[in-house]
Amino acid sequence: MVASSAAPVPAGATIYSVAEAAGVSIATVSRVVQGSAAVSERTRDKVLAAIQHLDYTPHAAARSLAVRQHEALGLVLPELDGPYFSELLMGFEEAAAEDGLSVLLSLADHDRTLSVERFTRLAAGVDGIAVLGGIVPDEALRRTARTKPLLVVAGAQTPGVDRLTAENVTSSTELTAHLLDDHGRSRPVFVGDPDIAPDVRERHVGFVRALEARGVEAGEPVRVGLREADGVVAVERLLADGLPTDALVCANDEIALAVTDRLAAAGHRVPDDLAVTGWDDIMAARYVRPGLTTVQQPVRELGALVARRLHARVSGLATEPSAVLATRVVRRGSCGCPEPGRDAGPR
Amino acid sequence: MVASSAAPVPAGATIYSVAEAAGVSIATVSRVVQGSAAVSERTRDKVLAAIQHLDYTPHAAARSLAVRQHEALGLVLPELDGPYFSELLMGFEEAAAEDGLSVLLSLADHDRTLSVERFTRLAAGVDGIAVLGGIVPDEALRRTARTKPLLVVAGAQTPGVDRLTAENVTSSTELTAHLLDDHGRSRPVFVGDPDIAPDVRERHVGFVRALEARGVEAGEPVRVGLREADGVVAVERLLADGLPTDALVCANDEIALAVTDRLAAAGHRVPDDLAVTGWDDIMAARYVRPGLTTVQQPVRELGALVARRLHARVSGLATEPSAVLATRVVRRGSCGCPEPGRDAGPR
DNA sequence: TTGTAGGCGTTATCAG
DNA sequence: CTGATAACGCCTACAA
Repeated sequence: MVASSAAPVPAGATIYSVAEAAGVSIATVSRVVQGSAAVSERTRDKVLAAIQHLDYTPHAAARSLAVRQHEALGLVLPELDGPYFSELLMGFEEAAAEDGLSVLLSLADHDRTLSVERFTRLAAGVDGIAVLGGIVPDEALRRTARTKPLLVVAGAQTPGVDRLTAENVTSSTELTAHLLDDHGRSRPVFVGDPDIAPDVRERHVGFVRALEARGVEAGEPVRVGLREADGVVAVERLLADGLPTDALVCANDEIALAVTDRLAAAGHRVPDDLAVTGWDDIMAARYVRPGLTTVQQPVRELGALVARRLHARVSGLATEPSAVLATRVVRRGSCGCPEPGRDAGPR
Repeated sequence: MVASSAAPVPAGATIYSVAEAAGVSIATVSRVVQGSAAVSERTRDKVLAAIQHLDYTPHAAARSLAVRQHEALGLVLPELDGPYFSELLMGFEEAAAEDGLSVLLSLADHDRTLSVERFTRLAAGVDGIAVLGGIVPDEALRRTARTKPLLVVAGAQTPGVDRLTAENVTSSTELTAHLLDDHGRSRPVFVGDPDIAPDVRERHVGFVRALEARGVEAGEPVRVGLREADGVVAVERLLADGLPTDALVCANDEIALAVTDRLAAAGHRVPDDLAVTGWDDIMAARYVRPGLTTVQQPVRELGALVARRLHARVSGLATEPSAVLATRVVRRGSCGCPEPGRDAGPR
């Protein structure tokens, strides 16, 4: 076999070839394609036939150039590990599609970084762009924000840059308070690096706030990344310190899950010996025993909102410079709350 | 507050404004931007300064039009639920970025369908396009495959359309045989709808093949979708039938997980009463107890390979019309194999 | 209702 | 080494 593929791509029909085939001017072809001005039924049919026959599709770039619009939105995300970013992307893509806009996606490297060059290139091909917080330098953000609609998602408040995010501080305080007040924990430790991402920072702030309000001293957070492996690392470190805690507030579910597992391997039970909480409410959080207490965010809605706001701005409409979506603490077994049996089931 | 955002976007510098500011012709500006022909150091500096000052970035569409290349690849995927598609996307995006190509993404609806219009629009703005199997009608695929590089991923073999996929049939046979031969199961049932997606169909084929080779009759599969909720539905149906089975081979991990949970709720233990297997090896598969026996695919590599092949084709190189990547059966507790303790840990 | 022609921002050829 | 000047494919007044 191996009829290796490399078909001498047929040159692709243009508005000219269609016009010629239909015996009309390119203006007329354009009209029927756009459905803009009135065209006599007869000519319309001729044109349509030609289009069909030649399998004509307007060249996107040429159109963009002419209408002075890319008709596309850009989105910059970190690696798509958890379901969080996927959800965000889905919400974004769906909303964009509804508005007839394409989505140009750029993913950051492992170190949650996108080069300014790549960012600039991306921005050069879209009408508006959304960037997850902490991936692109503020400087670059501000610069392109001056030339086209730009939104930071789940990022830090930055002067001159609009922002959309889910609530973090308050929910984190609530979660921590729950551990302290309802489950009698007294030495909670935050697992995650506040400097790694704006939202982690906010979660840490909320955590500290809850402790301070109760006169409890907040120790240093265990500074680790956001992936499973980091959860293991965190536990090793904690173990080395003699595990000086009775509750672990983790920056996300991946870490929390790995932490729980590693803890179990070391003979420590959750929630009896230690309470553990996560963030994001990923699928595994519901299937694991005990269920993982975590915080659920309206991620998909956030993504959709971002796209719609961008679209509005592109259309010249004014929008609020920022918005914060509400989240919800989901109490399951890992914090010490009673499990509602095995009916975790799908949401 | 509420300094509502709607900055009167500055017109954006063009090659003309830069040329004027630098006191040179646009040709020269283009040269320094492209780094193509030789330019005297002095003029280069002048131009660079102007570019810097005006914050100039070439207009992507204009460039595309001129170079007759979109410098972008398109990707069509279903909804991004599990980690499978995210991984695929990451591999694809990373490889594309390495080749300096943008990624245009289109996601199908809930019913795993993308309108031909949207598909065509997407295709109109890229140099090459990859489509997950079963989302776009073959007819449409063949049509655009005639005009530009097109690859079907994890789809069915279709004449005239190149294809890249992970192996399904053989792994499924191996998995099923394992249940039969090593764990003495005798009435396995397939959970999933072979008609829903090409790869599900192949997994079913492999399943049936294993049974037939042993003279066991393969009953009707439990035809359900690929999401968690579908797993629950499947169990309800099975229960209604008196649960006439001792092993459930599920089309993917989401289903398998939900199935296990629902089974437990009904008082049936896995793997003692029933063995359960999945497909994909998602994260939750490792954290659940018993661990989920499943099949791991080199998804990320698949995504990368797709992008690279597309790039090759765009560059006029010939490539094999198809390729099948190897997969691996991962035996954990849910099939009856002994669990290796609690060291599931990150991969 | 239909055609002509100018413009969108770059690239690239061809003279100087 | 640099500058005119055609494309590139499409849209859209403006005319007819």
